[in-house]
Amino acid sequence: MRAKKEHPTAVSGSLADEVVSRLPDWITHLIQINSLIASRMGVVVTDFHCLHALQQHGPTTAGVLAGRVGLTPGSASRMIDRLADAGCVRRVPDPHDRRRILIEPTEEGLERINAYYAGLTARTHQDLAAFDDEQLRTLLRFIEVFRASAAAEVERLRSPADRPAP
Amino acid sequence: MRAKKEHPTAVSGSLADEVVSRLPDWITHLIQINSLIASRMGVVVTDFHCLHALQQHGPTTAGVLAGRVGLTPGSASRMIDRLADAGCVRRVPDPHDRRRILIEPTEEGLERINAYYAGLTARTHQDLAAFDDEQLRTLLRFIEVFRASAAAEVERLRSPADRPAP
DNA sequence: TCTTATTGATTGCGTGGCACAACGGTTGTG
DNA sequence: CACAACCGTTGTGCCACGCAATCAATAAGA
Repeated sequence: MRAKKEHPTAVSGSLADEVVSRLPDWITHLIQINSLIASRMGVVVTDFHCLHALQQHGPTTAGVLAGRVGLTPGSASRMIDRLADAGCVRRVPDPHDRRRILIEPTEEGLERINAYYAGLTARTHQDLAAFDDEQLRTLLRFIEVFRASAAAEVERLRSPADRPAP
Repeated sequence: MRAKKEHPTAVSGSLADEVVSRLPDWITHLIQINSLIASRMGVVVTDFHCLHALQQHGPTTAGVLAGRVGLTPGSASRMIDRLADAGCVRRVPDPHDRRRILIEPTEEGLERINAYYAGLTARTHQDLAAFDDEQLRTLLRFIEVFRASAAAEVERLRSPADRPAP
Protein backbone atom coordinates (compact mmCIF):
# COMPACT_ATOMS: atom_id res chain seq x y z
CA MET A 1 0.00 0.00 0.00
CA ARG A 2 1.62 3.14 -1.16
CA ALA A 3 0.20 5.79 1.07
CA LYS A 4 2.38 8.50 -0.33
CA LYS A 5 0.74 8.70 -3.70
CA GLU A 6 -1.43 11.69 -4.36
CA HIS A 7 -4.01 11.39 -7.07
CA PRO A 8 -5.78 14.73 -7.28
CA THR A 9 -3.47 16.38 -9.72
CA ALA A 10 -0.93 13.73 -10.22
CA VAL A 11 2.76 14.04 -10.53
CA SER A 12 2.35 13.47 -14.24
CA GLY A 13 5.46 11.58 -14.95
CA SER A 14 3.49 9.92 -17.72
CA LEU A 15 0.42 10.66 -19.71
CA ALA A 16 -1.24 7.55 -18.35
CA ASP A 17 -0.94 8.97 -14.85
CA GLU A 18 -2.60 12.13 -16.02
CA VAL A 19 -5.47 10.15 -17.45
CA VAL A 20 -6.06 8.02 -14.39
CA SER A 21 -5.78 11.01 -12.10
CA ARG A 22 -8.47 12.90 -13.95
CA LEU A 23 -10.88 10.03 -14.39
CA PRO A 24 -12.33 9.88 -10.85
CA ASP A 25 -13.44 13.48 -10.87
CA TRP A 26 -15.20 13.02 -14.16
CA ILE A 27 -16.85 9.84 -12.95
CA THR A 28 -18.07 11.60 -9.84
CA HIS A 29 -19.67 14.27 -11.95
CA LEU A 30 -21.33 11.68 -14.16
CA ILE A 31 -22.78 9.94 -11.15
CA GLN A 32 -24.13 13.19 -9.83
CA ILE A 33 -25.67 13.97 -13.19
CA ASN A 34 -27.42 10.63 -13.15
CA SER A 35 -28.80 11.22 -9.68
CA LEU A 36 -29.96 14.71 -10.53
CA ILE A 37 -31.71 13.71 -13.73
CA ALA A 38 -33.32 10.74 -12.04
CA SER A 39 -34.69 12.85 -9.22
CA ARG A 40 -35.84 15.41 -11.73
CA MET A 41 -37.71 12.65 -13.55
CA GLY A 42 -39.27 11.62 -10.26
CA VAL A 43 -37.59 8.22 -10.19
CA VAL A 44 -34.68 6.65 -8.37
CA VAL A 45 -31.31 6.00 -9.94
CA THR A 46 -31.99 2.29 -9.77
CA ASP A 47 -35.18 2.72 -11.77
CA PHE A 48 -33.06 4.56 -14.24
CA HIS A 49 -30.66 1.68 -14.58
CA CYS A 50 -33.60 -0.61 -15.04
CA LEU A 51 -34.94 1.40 -17.94
CA HIS A 52 -31.49 1.53 -19.41
CA ALA A 53 -31.08 -2.23 -19.15
CA LEU A 54 -34.50 -2.72 -20.67
CA GLN A 55 -33.56 -0.52 -23.56
CA GLN A 56 -30.18 -2.13 -24.03
CA HIS A 57 -31.08 -5.80 -23.79
CA GLY A 58 -34.79 -5.80 -24.47
CA PRO A 59 -37.66 -7.14 -22.33
CA THR A 60 -36.73 -9.79 -19.79
CA THR A 61 -38.00 -11.36 -16.61
CA ALA A 62 -37.94 -9.64 -13.25
CA GLY A 63 -35.24 -12.00 -12.06
CA VAL A 64 -32.61 -11.24 -14.64
CA LEU A 65 -33.56 -7.60 -14.41
CA ALA A 66 -32.76 -7.73 -10.72
CA GLY A 67 -29.41 -9.22 -11.59
CA ARG A 68 -28.66 -6.53 -14.12
CA VAL A 69 -29.36 -3.61 -11.82
CA GLY A 70 -27.76 -5.32 -8.83
CA LEU A 71 -30.86 -5.70 -6.68
CA THR A 72 -32.43 -8.61 -4.86
CA PRO A 73 -35.52 -10.10 -6.48
CA GLY A 74 -37.67 -8.60 -3.75
CA SER A 75 -36.36 -5.09 -4.26
CA ALA A 76 -36.66 -5.53 -8.00
CA SER A 77 -40.30 -6.46 -7.58
CA ARG A 78 -40.94 -3.20 -5.73
CA MET A 79 -38.95 -1.29 -8.30
CA ILE A 80 -41.09 -2.74 -11.07
CA ASP A 81 -44.13 -1.74 -9.07
CA ARG A 82 -42.91 1.84 -9.00
CA LEU A 83 -42.11 1.89 -12.70
CA ALA A 84 -45.42 0.27 -13.53
CA ASP A 85 -47.28 2.84 -11.44
CA ALA A 86 -45.35 5.57 -13.23
CA GLY A 87 -46.37 3.99 -16.53
CA CYS A 88 -42.82 3.28 -17.60
CA VAL A 89 -42.96 -0.50 -17.77
CA ARG A 90 -45.60 -3.20 -18.19
CA ARG A 91 -45.86 -6.76 -16.88
CA VAL A 92 -46.58 -9.31 -19.59
CA PRO A 93 -47.11 -12.97 -18.72
CA ASP A 94 -44.91 -15.42 -20.59
CA PRO A 95 -47.15 -17.69 -22.67
CA HIS A 96 -44.62 -20.53 -22.56
CA ASP A 97 -44.02 -20.52 -18.81
CA ARG A 98 -46.78 -19.25 -16.60
CA ARG A 99 -44.36 -18.70 -13.76
CA ARG A 100 -42.48 -16.10 -15.68
CA ILE A 101 -43.53 -12.52 -16.19
CA LEU A 102 -41.77 -10.46 -18.79
CA ILE A 103 -41.05 -6.81 -18.08
CA GLU A 104 -41.17 -4.55 -21.09
CA PRO A 105 -40.87 -0.79 -21.35
CA THR A 106 -43.90 1.24 -22.37
CA GLU A 107 -43.96 4.09 -24.81
CA GLU A 108 -43.79 6.57 -21.97
CA GLY A 109 -40.84 4.79 -20.46
CA LEU A 110 -38.98 4.83 -23.74
CA GLU A 111 -39.80 8.47 -24.20
CA ARG A 112 -38.44 9.27 -20.79
CA ILE A 113 -35.23 7.40 -21.29
CA ASN A 114 -34.87 8.91 -24.72
CA ALA A 115 -35.39 12.38 -23.33
CA TYR A 116 -32.60 11.70 -20.91
CA TYR A 117 -30.27 10.45 -23.56
CA ALA A 118 -31.27 13.26 -25.85
CA GLY A 119 -30.02 15.82 -23.38
CA LEU A 120 -26.80 14.00 -22.79
CA THR A 121 -26.20 13.15 -26.43
CA ALA A 122 -26.73 16.73 -27.50
CA ARG A 123 -24.10 17.90 -25.10
CA THR A 124 -21.83 15.04 -26.04
CA HIS A 125 -22.12 15.82 -29.74
CA GLN A 126 -21.20 19.38 -28.97
CA ASP A 127 -18.15 18.21 -27.09
CA LEU A 128 -17.15 15.77 -29.79
CA ALA A 129 -17.16 18.40 -32.48
CA ALA A 130 -13.63 19.34 -31.50
CA PHE A 131 -12.23 15.94 -32.50
CA ASP A 132 -11.45 14.58 -35.92
CA ASP A 133 -12.21 11.08 -37.16
CA GLU A 134 -8.87 9.66 -36.21
CA GLN A 135 -9.26 10.88 -32.66
CA LEU A 136 -12.83 9.68 -32.53
CA ARG A 137 -11.66 6.22 -33.47
CA THR A 138 -9.22 6.34 -30.59
CA LEU A 139 -11.99 7.49 -28.28
CA LEU A 140 -14.20 4.67 -29.46
CA ARG A 141 -11.52 2.12 -28.73
CA PHE A 142 -10.88 3.73 -25.38
CA ILE A 143 -14.53 3.57 -24.43
CA GLU A 144 -14.89 -0.01 -25.57
CA VAL A 145 -11.86 -1.14 -23.59
CA PHE A 146 -13.04 0.63 -20.49
CA ARG A 147 -16.59 -0.55 -20.86
CA ALA A 148 -15.47 -4.15 -20.99
CA SER A 149 -13.12 -3.55 -18.11
CA ALA A 150 -15.85 -1.93 -16.05
CA ALA A 151 -18.22 -4.79 -16.78
CA ALA A 152 -15.60 -7.27 -15.66
CA GLU A 153 -15.00 -5.25 -12.52
CA VAL A 154 -18.71 -5.30 -11.72
CA GLU A 155 -18.78 -9.06 -12.10
CA ARG A 156 -15.73 -9.46 -9.91
CA LEU A 157 -17.05 -7.20 -7.16
CA ARG A 158 -20.31 -9.07 -7.06
CA SER A 159 -18.73 -12.43 -6.29
CA PRO A 160 -18.56 -12.90 -2.54
CA ALA A 161 -15.68 -15.36 -2.50
CA ASP A 162 -13.61 -13.06 -4.59
CA ARG A 163 -9.94 -12.27 -4.83
CA PRO A 164 -8.72 -15.84 -5.28
CA ALA A 165 -5.38 -14.76 -6.69
CA PRO A 166 -4.48 -11.16 -7.32
CA MET B 1 -42.10 -4.28 -29.11
CA ARG B 2 -38.87 -3.89 -30.94
CA ALA B 3 -38.08 -0.29 -31.58
CA LYS B 4 -36.50 0.62 -34.85
CA LYS B 5 -33.43 2.17 -33.35
CA GLU B 6 -31.66 1.49 -30.12
CA HIS B 7 -30.96 5.12 -29.45
CA PRO B 8 -32.73 8.31 -30.33
CA THR B 9 -30.10 9.91 -32.50
CA ALA B 10 -28.47 6.77 -33.74
CA VAL B 11 -27.73 7.84 -37.26
CA SER B 12 -25.26 5.07 -37.65
CA GLY B 13 -22.31 5.80 -39.78
CA SER B 14 -20.91 8.69 -37.83
CA LEU B 15 -18.13 8.01 -35.42
CA ALA B 16 -19.48 10.60 -33.03
CA ASP B 17 -22.76 8.73 -32.92
CA GLU B 18 -20.94 5.56 -32.12
CA VAL B 19 -19.24 7.27 -29.24
CA VAL B 20 -22.38 8.76 -27.76
CA SER B 21 -24.25 5.50 -28.16
CA ARG B 22 -21.65 3.57 -26.21
CA LEU B 23 -21.08 6.07 -23.44
CA PRO B 24 -24.23 5.42 -21.39
CA ASP B 25 -23.49 1.75 -20.97
CA TRP B 26 -20.02 2.48 -19.72
CA ILE B 27 -21.31 5.15 -17.34
CA THR B 28 -23.84 2.71 -15.96
CA HIS B 29 -21.11 0.23 -15.23
CA LEU B 30 -19.03 2.88 -13.53
CA ILE B 31 -21.92 3.85 -11.30
CA GLN B 32 -22.45 0.24 -10.34
CA ILE B 33 -18.77 -0.14 -9.56
CA ASN B 34 -18.95 2.85 -7.28
CA SER B 35 -21.95 1.44 -5.44
CA LEU B 36 -20.37 -1.97 -5.08
CA ILE B 37 -17.09 -0.69 -3.75
CA ALA B 38 -18.84 1.68 -1.39
CA SER B 39 -21.00 -1.07 0.07
CA ARG B 40 -17.97 -3.30 0.31
CA MET B 41 -16.23 -0.58 2.27
CA GLY B 42 -19.25 -0.32 4.54
CA VAL B 43 -20.18 3.17 3.44
CA VAL B 44 -22.69 4.68 1.07
CA VAL B 45 -21.97 6.32 -2.24
CA THR B 46 -22.59 9.74 -0.79
CA ASP B 47 -19.95 9.20 1.86
CA PHE B 48 -17.69 8.26 -0.96
CA HIS B 49 -18.35 11.50 -2.78
CA CYS B 50 -17.70 13.34 0.44
CA LEU B 51 -14.29 11.76 0.86
CA HIS B 52 -13.55 12.45 -2.77
CA ALA B 53 -14.50 16.11 -2.39
CA LEU B 54 -12.42 16.35 0.76
CA GLN B 55 -9.45 14.93 -1.05
CA GLN B 56 -9.95 17.10 -4.11
CA HIS B 57 -10.58 20.47 -2.50
CA GLY B 58 -9.18 20.02 0.98
CA PRO B 59 -10.90 20.49 4.36
CA THR B 60 -13.96 22.73 4.40
CA THR B 61 -17.03 23.44 6.47
CA ALA B 62 -20.01 21.16 6.67
CA GLY B 63 -22.08 23.61 4.70
CA VAL B 64 -19.98 23.76 1.56
CA LEU B 65 -19.45 20.04 1.85
CA ALA B 66 -23.19 19.57 1.75
CA GLY B 67 -23.28 21.67 -1.37
CA ARG B 68 -20.57 19.65 -3.04
CA VAL B 69 -22.18 16.29 -2.50
CA GLY B 70 -25.66 17.63 -3.19
CA LEU B 71 -27.15 17.13 0.26
CA THR B 72 -29.06 19.35 2.64
CA PRO B 73 -27.08 20.64 5.64
CA GLY B 74 -29.04 18.33 7.90
CA SER B 75 -28.25 15.23 5.91
CA ALA B 76 -24.65 16.33 5.61
CA SER B 77 -24.44 16.59 9.37
CA ARG B 78 -25.57 12.98 9.68
CA MET B 79 -23.21 11.91 6.95
CA ILE B 80 -20.33 13.56 8.80
CA ASP B 81 -21.47 11.71 11.92
CA ARG B 82 -21.18 8.42 10.06
CA LEU B 83 -17.78 9.18 8.65
CA ALA B 84 -16.56 10.43 11.99
CA ASP B 85 -17.79 7.26 13.69
CA ALA B 86 -16.02 5.25 11.03
CA GLY B 87 -12.90 7.27 11.73
CA CYS B 88 -12.70 8.68 8.23
CA VAL B 89 -13.12 12.37 9.03
CA ARG B 90 -12.63 14.65 12.00
CA ARG B 91 -14.42 17.80 13.15
CA VAL B 92 -12.07 20.69 13.87
CA PRO B 93 -13.41 23.95 15.28
CA ASP B 94 -12.49 27.02 13.30
CA PRO B 95 -10.38 29.23 15.59
CA HIS B 96 -11.49 32.38 13.76
CA ASP B 97 -15.23 31.71 13.83
CA ARG B 98 -16.59 29.52 16.57
CA ARG B 99 -19.77 28.90 14.60
CA ARG B 100 -17.87 27.12 11.89
CA ILE B 101 -16.53 23.60 12.10
CA LEU B 102 -14.01 22.38 9.57
CA ILE B 103 -14.23 18.84 8.32
CA GLU B 104 -10.94 17.22 7.49
CA PRO B 105 -10.13 13.66 6.43
CA THR B 106 -8.20 11.41 8.80
CA GLU B 107 -5.39 9.09 7.89
CA GLU B 108 -7.78 6.18 7.80
CA GLY B 109 -10.13 8.06 5.55
CA LEU B 110 -7.34 8.88 3.14
CA GLU B 111 -6.18 5.29 3.21
CA ARG B 112 -9.63 4.09 2.35
CA ILE B 113 -10.08 6.47 -0.53
CA ASN B 114 -6.59 5.60 -1.71
CA ALA B 115 -7.35 1.93 -1.58
CA TYR B 116 -10.38 2.54 -3.74
CA TYR B 117 -8.49 4.55 -6.26
CA ALA B 118 -5.64 2.08 -6.18
CA GLY B 119 -7.92 -0.69 -7.42
CA LEU B 120 -9.36 1.43 -10.17
CA THR B 121 -6.01 2.95 -11.03
CA ALA B 122 -4.33 -0.40 -11.46
CA ARG B 123 -7.01 -1.57 -13.83
CA THR B 124 -6.95 1.69 -15.69
CA HIS B 125 -3.21 1.54 -16.15
CA GLN B 126 -3.59 -1.92 -17.54
CA ASP B 127 -6.18 -0.70 -20.00
CA LEU B 128 -4.11 2.29 -20.99
CA ALA B 129 -1.11 0.18 -21.91
CA ALA B 130 -2.65 -0.43 -25.31
CA PHE B 131 -2.46 3.23 -26.27
CA ASP B 132 0.50 5.29 -27.40
CA ASP B 133 1.36 8.80 -26.26
CA GLU B 134 -0.44 10.49 -29.10
CA GLN B 135 -3.62 8.63 -28.33
CA LEU B 136 -3.21 9.27 -24.63
CA ARG B 137 -3.02 12.98 -25.34
CA THR B 138 -6.27 12.72 -27.23
CA LEU B 139 -7.80 10.82 -24.33
CA LEU B 140 -6.63 13.44 -21.92
CA ARG B 141 -8.21 16.20 -23.94
CA PHE B 142 -11.37 14.15 -24.26
CA ILE B 143 -11.58 13.60 -20.54
CA GLU B 144 -10.94 17.23 -19.75
CA VAL B 145 -13.61 18.41 -22.15
CA PHE B 146 -16.14 15.98 -20.76
CA ARG B 147 -15.24 16.67 -17.18
CA ALA B 148 -15.85 20.36 -17.65
CA SER B 149 -19.03 19.61 -19.53
CA ALA B 150 -20.24 17.29 -16.80
CA ALA B 151 -19.48 19.84 -14.12
CA ALA B 152 -21.44 22.44 -16.02
CA GLU B 153 -24.32 20.01 -16.42
CA VAL B 154 -24.36 19.36 -12.68
CA GLU B 155 -24.54 23.08 -12.01
CA ARG B 156 -27.31 23.50 -14.53
CA LEU B 157 -29.39 20.66 -13.13
CA ARG B 158 -29.07 21.92 -9.59
CA SER B 159 -30.66 25.25 -10.37
CA PRO B 160 -34.21 24.27 -11.38
CA ALA B 161 -35.70 27.52 -12.61
CA ASP B 162 -33.56 30.23 -11.14
CA ARG B 163 -30.40 31.71 -12.58
CA PRO B 164 -32.13 34.87 -13.81
CA ALA B 165 -29.01 36.80 -14.70
CA PRO B 166 -25.77 36.60 -12.78
C1' DT C 1 -51.00 -40.48 -12.15
C1' DC C 2 -49.75 -38.70 -7.73
C1' DT C 3 -46.09 -36.82 -5.07
C1' DT C 4 -42.02 -34.19 -4.28
C1' DA C 5 -38.44 -30.84 -5.45
C1' DT C 6 -37.05 -26.73 -7.88
C1' DT C 7 -37.71 -22.25 -9.96
C1' DG C 8 -39.95 -17.52 -10.36
C1' DA C 9 -42.17 -13.77 -8.30
C1' DT C 10 -44.21 -11.44 -4.57
C1' DT C 11 -45.02 -9.69 0.31
C1' DG C 12 -44.04 -8.70 5.91
C1' DC C 13 -40.61 -6.72 8.52
C1' DG C 14 -36.65 -4.12 10.04
C1' DT C 15 -32.78 -0.98 8.78
C1' DG C 16 -31.03 3.23 7.39
C1' DG C 17 -30.26 7.45 4.40
C1' DC C 18 -32.48 11.54 3.23
C1' DA C 19 -35.50 16.04 3.20
C1' DC C 20 -38.01 19.34 5.85
C1' DA C 21 -38.44 22.22 9.64
C1' DA C 22 -37.42 23.85 14.24
C1' DC C 23 -33.68 24.82 17.65
C1' DG C 24 -29.50 26.66 20.26
C1' DG C 25 -25.07 28.87 19.78
C1' DT C 26 -22.08 32.54 17.64
C1' DT C 27 -20.87 36.68 15.28
C1' DG C 28 -21.32 41.43 13.93
C1' DT C 29 -23.98 45.70 13.79
C1' DG C 30 -27.01 49.58 15.41
C1' DC D 1 -26.80 46.20 24.96
C1' DA D 2 -30.26 44.49 21.92
C1' DC D 3 -31.31 42.74 17.52
C1' DA D 4 -30.72 40.21 13.26
C1' DA D 5 -28.14 37.02 10.29
C1' DC D 6 -25.53 32.86 9.92
C1' DC D 7 -23.95 27.98 10.91
C1' DG D 8 -24.46 23.55 12.44
C1' DT D 9 -27.37 20.22 14.76
C1' DT D 10 -31.58 17.54 15.99
C1' DG D 11 -36.79 15.79 15.75
C1' DT D 12 -39.86 13.75 12.55
C1' DG D 13 -41.55 11.22 8.69
C1' DC D 14 -40.82 9.07 4.13
C1' DC D 15 -39.20 5.57 1.25
C1' DA D 16 -35.64 2.37 -0.98
C1' DC D 17 -33.38 -1.61 0.17
C1' DG D 18 -32.07 -6.46 2.06
C1' DC D 19 -33.63 -10.57 4.29
C1' DA D 20 -36.70 -14.22 4.87
C1' DA D 21 -41.13 -16.35 4.41
C1' DT D 22 -44.82 -17.39 1.14
C1' DC D 23 -47.57 -18.60 -2.97
C1' DA D 24 -47.83 -20.22 -7.86
C1' DA D 25 -46.16 -23.11 -11.56
C1' DT D 26 -43.11 -26.33 -13.74
C1' DA D 27 -40.08 -30.41 -13.64
C1' DA D 28 -38.61 -34.82 -11.89
C1' DG D 29 -39.39 -39.34 -9.62
C1' DA D 30 -42.00 -43.52 -7.84
